[in-house]
Amino acid sequence: MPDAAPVAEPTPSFSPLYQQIKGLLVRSLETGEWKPGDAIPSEMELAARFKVSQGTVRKAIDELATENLLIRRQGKGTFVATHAEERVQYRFLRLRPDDGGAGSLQRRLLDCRRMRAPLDVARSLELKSGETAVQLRRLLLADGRPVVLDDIWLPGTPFKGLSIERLQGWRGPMYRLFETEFGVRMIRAEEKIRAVGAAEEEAEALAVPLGAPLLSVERLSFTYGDRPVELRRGLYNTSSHHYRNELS
Amino acid sequence: MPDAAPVAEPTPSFSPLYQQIKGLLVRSLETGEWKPGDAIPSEMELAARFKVSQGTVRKAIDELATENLLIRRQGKGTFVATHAEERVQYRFLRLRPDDGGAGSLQRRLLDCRRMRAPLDVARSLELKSGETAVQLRRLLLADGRPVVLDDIWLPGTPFKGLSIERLQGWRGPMYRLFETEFGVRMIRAEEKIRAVGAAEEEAEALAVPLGAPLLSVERLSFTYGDRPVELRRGLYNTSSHHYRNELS
DNA sequence: GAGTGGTCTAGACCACGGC
DNA sequence: CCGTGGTCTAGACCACTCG
Repeated sequence: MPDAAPVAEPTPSFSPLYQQIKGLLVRSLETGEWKPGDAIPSEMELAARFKVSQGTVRKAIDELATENLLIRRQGKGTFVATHAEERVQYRFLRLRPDDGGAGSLQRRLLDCRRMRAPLDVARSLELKSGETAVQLRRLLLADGRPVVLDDIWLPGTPFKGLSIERLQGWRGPMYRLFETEFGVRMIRAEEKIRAVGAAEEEAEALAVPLGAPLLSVERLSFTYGDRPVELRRGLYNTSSHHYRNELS
Repeated sequence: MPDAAPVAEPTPSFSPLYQQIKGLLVRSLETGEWKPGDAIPSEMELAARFKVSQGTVRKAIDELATENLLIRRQGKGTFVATHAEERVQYRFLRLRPDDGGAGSLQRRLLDCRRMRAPLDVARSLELKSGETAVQLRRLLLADGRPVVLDDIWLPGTPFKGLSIERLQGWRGPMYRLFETEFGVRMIRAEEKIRAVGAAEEEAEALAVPLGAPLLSVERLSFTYGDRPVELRRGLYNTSSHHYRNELS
């Protein structure tokens, strides 16, 4: 089985079969052969299709499952991961109430506009200068009190039909909307966190005093192929919530 | 092969062989049969010892490797993970300079004392009321400027001989000292992050104005068996650094 | 009972590191 | 050269889900 992947890696000069299979599977995910929520073919079928043993397919799927691209369900099959059925909504949101409660959040959309991407946004999203972007502004509230102020930037091209009406009519995670309506699936993200003092506008929106300490969370989200597709700048009021992280 | 592990789990009623092997390996790590930095026996040897196939041992080791308890090195063997040879020191510290530089940090130990554990500390470290704890206070500096103020709490019993002299004479990661001198190995940790305003003492130590926004990072670290063994309260000045996190 | 993923085995061969 | 971990295979059997 010669290298099926067209990419010419610089150093490795050797690619395990299961890595090549993994690449083929990712390609099928990218092209939408299997959509979020779908079951992919069984291990046996894939083994036959790729002319390898079931164990090799298994190892490829194993890695994609630990990367959260696929979900295994014993007795049922292997499924394309989705932001739909998340446990408590907001898969990437690490904010938790200080009392361990579930703490569901309400959303309030403040703004949605299209414009030429500012320079820093264009750089983060790898847009050419002059390309348009969509800016969303929204509030998350816990028990009616504002907790998160989000400033969300999306590349204009894939998110062509995004409008305030479309967003307001939507129930469920925003990332689920992106999947189903725009074919953009968020895979992973990087966050840069700092402490800042609330500026005037922010203080008003979050109902805190001017200069109150807030958590600034800048999130850059990526889709298949490590392409950045969302820049999100959040301000979190951490007086009764905290950002939770696990290290290992 | 009947269940070798004496534990009677509540629900599962079925434990894969490789999980039992994994348990035995962890036990050997706990008891110190293999110490941090050591090579453990080869897969073949372990397979013979446990009377299972090499593939079963392999799967057990695989999981321990992804949990960062073991480190595989092709051609050499499998080693017990250690905080010694960390890439840039500070394996658990997520703080990064805003310019991508390496940014090594200097340490300055401010205080080291033994006392009865305060109530909240005792609760976090699961100490009985009245038990003693060790408190460390230290500063981390980048380019001579203070960036992190840490307040570290350790249970008194395992850390009997810990003194300011012992700490000051130590080169290398603090967690490495804990491993070699006190037999306490940090496996994983949980952090709670918030934004706070600098109090008087803190502002002075970090050379920031009173009330300046700081990142408050409360870290609880665990050793084998999920036993908490360190509570660390850090204040980070994020004016030229940020806390970096990866989501997936 | 049929089909799925999950476990376990045994054996062959490959890539890497060090003697 | 040998020993280590890494890959790949083929086949058996187990556990879970669903009709």
